[in-house]
Amino acid sequence: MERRLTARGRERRRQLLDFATERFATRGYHSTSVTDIIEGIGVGKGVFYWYFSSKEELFLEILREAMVNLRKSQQDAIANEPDAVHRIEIGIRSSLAWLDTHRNLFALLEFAASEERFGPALRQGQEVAVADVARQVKKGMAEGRIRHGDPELLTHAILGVTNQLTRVFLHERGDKGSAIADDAVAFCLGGLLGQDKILSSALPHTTVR
Amino acid sequence: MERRLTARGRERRRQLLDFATERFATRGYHSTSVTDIIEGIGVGKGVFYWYFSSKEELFLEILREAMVNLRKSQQDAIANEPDAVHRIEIGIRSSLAWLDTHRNLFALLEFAASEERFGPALRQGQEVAVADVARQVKKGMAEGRIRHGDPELLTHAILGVTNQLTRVFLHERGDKGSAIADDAVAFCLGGLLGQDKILSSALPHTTVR
DNA sequence: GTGGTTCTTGACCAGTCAGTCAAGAACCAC
DNA sequence: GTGGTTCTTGACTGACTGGTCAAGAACCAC
Repeated sequence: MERRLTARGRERRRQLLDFATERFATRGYHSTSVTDIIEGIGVGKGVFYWYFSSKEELFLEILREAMVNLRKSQQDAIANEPDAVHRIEIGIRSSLAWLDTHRNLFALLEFAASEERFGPALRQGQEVAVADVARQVKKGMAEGRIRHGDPELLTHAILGVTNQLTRVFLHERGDKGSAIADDAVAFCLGGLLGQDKILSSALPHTTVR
Repeated sequence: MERRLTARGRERRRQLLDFATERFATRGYHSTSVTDIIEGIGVGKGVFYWYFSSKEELFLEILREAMVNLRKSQQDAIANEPDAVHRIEIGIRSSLAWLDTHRNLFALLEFAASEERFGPALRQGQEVAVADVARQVKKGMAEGRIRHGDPELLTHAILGVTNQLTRVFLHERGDKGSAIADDAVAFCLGGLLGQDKILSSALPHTTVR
């Protein structure tokens, strides 16, 4: 949906984006109808379809914006840090900080992950960030600071930790983001740096029943 | 919804459960209508509402069954293992094995987590399992094997790793579960056992921009 | 076979939804 | 003011939804 918008038009579009974000996050995508949105703002239905060709397109726009935003905040945070391991740590911290101040958007990212039709857009957005972290992990390995392993897998492990802690402690329990950052970092760095022989020496004969 | 069911009735109920599980997992809860389900099986609509009072109840039933199933598989796996750390490892491995062979159900658990109305049922089911792992973590700390920290948070960190790796490598990429188990365990045990002073000595002056 | 229970049918209902469109208002450049 | 563009209105459409229900078939115990 491309249109030439005046200043007024851009304002209206933003209003739709913001209101819809809040509603999608608190009541869910499926439970929020287009009518809910336009009535919440107090405009006619034509307004909605003037700016967006469909409800799905609106959601994708919110999603895109959120991911660009998060990524930018990560990039800014690590910009001047040369050390690979330190970059990873700062990346974790900045992600948690962002997720803390954008809980609405976290809810939408979570939803998008569970919906077949939004999966591709989500994956596409995360791809770059994942590759970025994976590169740092690889560098850390080359320097002998991070134990050997699949960099991409380790990256996803980190992502899993931050996501889960965000969901449970920030989203469900409403904790402050700063309260879990140290623990998240400690766990992830422990997982990355590791201890050789955790498996083989300390815990022999490991099998799944 | 309680009914006295004959053998035939129990079979029909199972058929509905199984078919709906498959459809919910592949096409999503919202995109699967009751009509889809009964037409897929080839019965009238009354059949559905004979066995379940609503679509939501059917889903909750699937959810409950899945969680009981997963939990049972974990319990069986760790039953004869006394060592706390080893129990955690086996727990991770058995979870991954279960998620590997029940990918349908993983998708449903993911969906349920993102839907306000199914959140409570999900949390209720996970609560016991989380408390269980947390107890092992605590024990490991008391024994001086696991570094000090919030046991529940560490438990969720583990959960986050297994979930994310399952989603990305099993669900999206279709890898074999056994291929990631070692890495998942290594990361989690590294995160639990940790290295003292990771933060304070190796990486001083850490701040978020 | 009789009577009661379990199970099945499918038309039907009331409501909701995303999306359309003809009409016109507001704004703006000239 | 004129003409063109941007923006807004809200009634309307057609599709689809979860759920109901009266009727009857199938099954079973006696």
